Amino acid sequence: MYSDLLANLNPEQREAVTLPPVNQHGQAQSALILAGAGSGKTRVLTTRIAWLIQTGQVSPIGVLAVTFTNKAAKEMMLRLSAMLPINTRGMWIGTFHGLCNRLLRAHHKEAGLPSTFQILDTQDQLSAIKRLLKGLKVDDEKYPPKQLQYFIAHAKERGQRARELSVGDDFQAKMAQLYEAYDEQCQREGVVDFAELLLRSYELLKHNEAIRTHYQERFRHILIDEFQDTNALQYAWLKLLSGHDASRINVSSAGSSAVFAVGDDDQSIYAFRGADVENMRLYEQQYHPMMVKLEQNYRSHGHILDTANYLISNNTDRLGKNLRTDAGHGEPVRIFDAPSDHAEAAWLVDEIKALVNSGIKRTEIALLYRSNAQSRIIEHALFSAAIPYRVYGGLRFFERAEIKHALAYLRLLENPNDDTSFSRVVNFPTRGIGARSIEAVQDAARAQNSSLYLAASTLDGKAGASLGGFVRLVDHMREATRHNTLPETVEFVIQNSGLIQHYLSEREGQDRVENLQELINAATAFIAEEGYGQDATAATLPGENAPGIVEVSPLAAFLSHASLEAGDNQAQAGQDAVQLMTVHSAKGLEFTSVFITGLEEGLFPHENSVNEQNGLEEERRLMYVAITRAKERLYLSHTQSRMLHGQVRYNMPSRFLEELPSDSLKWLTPKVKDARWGGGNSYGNAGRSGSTWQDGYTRQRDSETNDFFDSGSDRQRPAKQLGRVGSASTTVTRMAAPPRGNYPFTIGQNVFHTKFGEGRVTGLEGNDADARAQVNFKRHGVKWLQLSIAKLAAIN
DNA sequence: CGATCGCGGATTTTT
DNA sequence: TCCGCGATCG
Repeated sequence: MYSDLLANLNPEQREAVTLPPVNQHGQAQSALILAGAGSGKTRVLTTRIAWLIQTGQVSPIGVLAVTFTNKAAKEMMLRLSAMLPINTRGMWIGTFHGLCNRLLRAHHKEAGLPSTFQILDTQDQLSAIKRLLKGLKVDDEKYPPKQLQYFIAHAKERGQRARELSVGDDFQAKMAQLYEAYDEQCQREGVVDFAELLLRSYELLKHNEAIRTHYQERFRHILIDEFQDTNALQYAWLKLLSGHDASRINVSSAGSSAVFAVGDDDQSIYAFRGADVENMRLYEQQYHPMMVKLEQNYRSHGHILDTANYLISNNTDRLGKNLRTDAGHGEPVRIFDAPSDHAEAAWLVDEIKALVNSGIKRTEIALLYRSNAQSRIIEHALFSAAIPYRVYGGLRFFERAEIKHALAYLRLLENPNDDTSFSRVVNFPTRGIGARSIEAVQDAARAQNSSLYLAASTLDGKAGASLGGFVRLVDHMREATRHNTLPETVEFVIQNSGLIQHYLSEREGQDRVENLQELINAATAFIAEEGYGQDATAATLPGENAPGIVEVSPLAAFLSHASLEAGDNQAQAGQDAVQLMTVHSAKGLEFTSVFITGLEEGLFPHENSVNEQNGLEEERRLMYVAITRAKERLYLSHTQSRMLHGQVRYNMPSRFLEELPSDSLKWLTPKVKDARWGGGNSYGNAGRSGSTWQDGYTRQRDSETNDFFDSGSDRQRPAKQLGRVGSASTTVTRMAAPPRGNYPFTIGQNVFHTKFGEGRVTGLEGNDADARAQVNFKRHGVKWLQLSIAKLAAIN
């Protein structure tokens, strides 16, 4: 029977999957699974659900499974339907935001939202904020929109409304006031931002006992993936739903649910967006979960795993875990010290060629970096060497301007009060509605406290005429598509809004036209996948039609989908191309060969992190994540000089290199520590004077190089910058480094300053009169000093 | 209304 | 360095 579900699990996985969800007193028993990298975490989570269902401990509708990304949710559903003959579509498996959206759609009245509420993504939110500040005549120099956006998002993620904030000073008071005004604006427009989805459903559950009880009784099993990435609000939401909220008396009218949390504190790398590993400890204290550690790693060879374990052991404050593997030591971890960023890139190219020649597929090779800026030079080198590559993290489908324009029209069909959408397309394509007219509507809307759309139809005069035309256009499109299918509606709108025509007449509009066509396909696919259409109930599980669950129109569902799932950000999948991405985006992925580049102080660990609370430990975890992506081969590289923000910087090798087990390492270049300028190799020396990239290169048109690039990406394409003819063996390396000796000091040297005392030089940059040294003072910390001014003396 | 110029900002990212 | 945004000009 169910034993075949467990057949392929190792003992610890099996233990996790079959933990009793009820204790001997008949109460719900929660669990915490510490799942190391590559330990089969998703498998355990999915099998747990299947096991619970198959053993009759819960029916599919009694399960709530939460993930952070749509990708993870999809994967879970896919695997689950492979394990059990059930339709997962009606199950509550999804992202926090997706599930909250579902909740709010079903109970929009109780949540105080119109049934047609729209979701603001980050871009939309920023433009809503800018519009708000303009309307209130607030100085956006003093109160930068971006900062306000951050302020609002973080307050919401802590579960705080504007009124609940304690404001320390005038600035904060004003920000709180703007936060409140922003919420009022959103409410009037019938829109919610991402954090609001969570906060609103949290408040809904908190204040509406009937609804809370209903869901508490329904979801007796709650499973959470990537628990280390939860923020305070998500944790509070979980406590409410699982009936563990201590602030509520009589919690247990519904009893509590069994929570099954899976996470890895060593892979917590999202503190900057509000994630709080502390939640794991809180959960331990508050839920008294049974704990299982998954430490058997199925991904990496021994040296790689040893390297990861050794590095992460430098972190204090861990729940404690040590990965092991059955797969022998394998290859040592190779370290390369390059004289310059160009040389590093040239070396990457050579190693990649060798790997490919040895039979490794390009898709199995990943080039990782700490920050996106580093990709440029690598892309350049790959391009020059004609090595196909793919960069992760560009614009996603639903974020493209033309798609957002089309969606804005569609949103206005659904919800005319959505001023963000109104503003976006009222004059796009241009239809003679200028700044004056816009101002007039905004004034009118403010005066009558109405939406721009409503105000537009009340205006008269010249502005009234043109705006009236726009309103009529939208009304017309709404009427005309009333009985259309979703794809028909989308097609009608992109045609009749004038978007297609506009882009057809634009010089480089062809891609955009294609994307708009693609939007129709996306709508068709959406209908098919979501099971809308001839038999909408097919997707519904027995018992799913609980009171309060309402059907939403396909258009509404599609618009939510577009906001909540921005689409793939890795174009051209399937191409055999080398994978380029940040370490963050590599989380959860694995590759045969991994290169971690730019392992320099200031870059990785990033200089900003040093001043952050626990910043270094988070950087170290980031490095841990990077290392554990590799299955068989791992390469680490760093460079002595690097162009950053238009200036050459000289960085010390990353401290993380000193935190690795030497037995597992192999230095491809002599290990250099303080003798920074010595290590010469064939990848370019200071003396090598190359021509600059601009010289002697031909530019190629995109159409000729499509093989290598994501044709759908807005990311700057190397082909547009520089192409080149010639073989890689003649790769030109431009040494941006000035001749050594330009500085009176060297990196690593001890110095004395009359005011700051003793310190050590950790960086040098700039030239001549502009030359600066970064010094780490024993008593005063890290400072940059202008060498022409600072009184620095060398000491031993 | 569109193009062009100049400024500021430049970890990491999902929803 | 270099990209994106906003203001300003023609």
